[in-house]
Amino acid sequence: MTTSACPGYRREHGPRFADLPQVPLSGAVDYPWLHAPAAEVAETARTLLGWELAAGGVRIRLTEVEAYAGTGEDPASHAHRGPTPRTRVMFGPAGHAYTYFVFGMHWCLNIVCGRDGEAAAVLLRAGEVVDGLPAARTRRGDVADRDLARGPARLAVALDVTASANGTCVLDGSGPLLLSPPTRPVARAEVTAGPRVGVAAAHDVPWRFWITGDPTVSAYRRHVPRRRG
DNA sequence: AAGTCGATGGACT
DNA sequence: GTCCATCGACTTG
Repeated sequence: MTTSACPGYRREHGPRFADLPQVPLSGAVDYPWLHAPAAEVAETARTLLGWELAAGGVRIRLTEVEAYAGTGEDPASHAHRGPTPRTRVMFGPAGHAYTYFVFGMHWCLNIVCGRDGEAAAVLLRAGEVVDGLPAARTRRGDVADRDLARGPARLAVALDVTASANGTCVLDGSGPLLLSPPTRPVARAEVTAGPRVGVAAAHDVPWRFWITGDPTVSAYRRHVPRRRG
């Protein structure tokens, strides 16, 4: 069959799918919910919690994500005003990485969602390193394990994700990233939703999701310890 | 422990 | 020229 994990997608400079090595896949590598309409991107984000992402010899379990909808629907989305050279891949098919440089020093990693032409995406905000701890430490320095991928820019560093990952597929192993189903699934009851970070508009819509109580989450900590240790 | 603020560069109007 | 989906060093208590 001609089915690719990344239908409709072709990199301008890179191997064609037909040229890629045949990877024996132990099961389907596309996930229909990634292609859900942009209007349902919040549910897609929630679903990604607990899923694992491997890159650069490190594998993380996603613990915190944020949903962004597309053109005209979400003022906080890079795609809000339509496609630009930077946001081009957001308008492509789901299952690809959208990386961008921010604040002059940080990279952030998103997974493109929605139907082709819709610019929905999920920002990966935090994860727990479940494999490749030494490699993660090499990149992140001598920090606590829970801090290795806590925060979107730290997550990108831990996985060695920068510009070169932009537009690559995260489903079929053709790029540096590979998404895989949860080793330990996350029940709905374990998930908390709240406002997105740094987003003033649409503050009423809780499009940030995290695993409740997980130490790797960069969640607001409204309740602080009452006493010093 | 929690708040403040500077660094630093590209996209977009 | 302005805006940023940030981080971490520094300050204060």
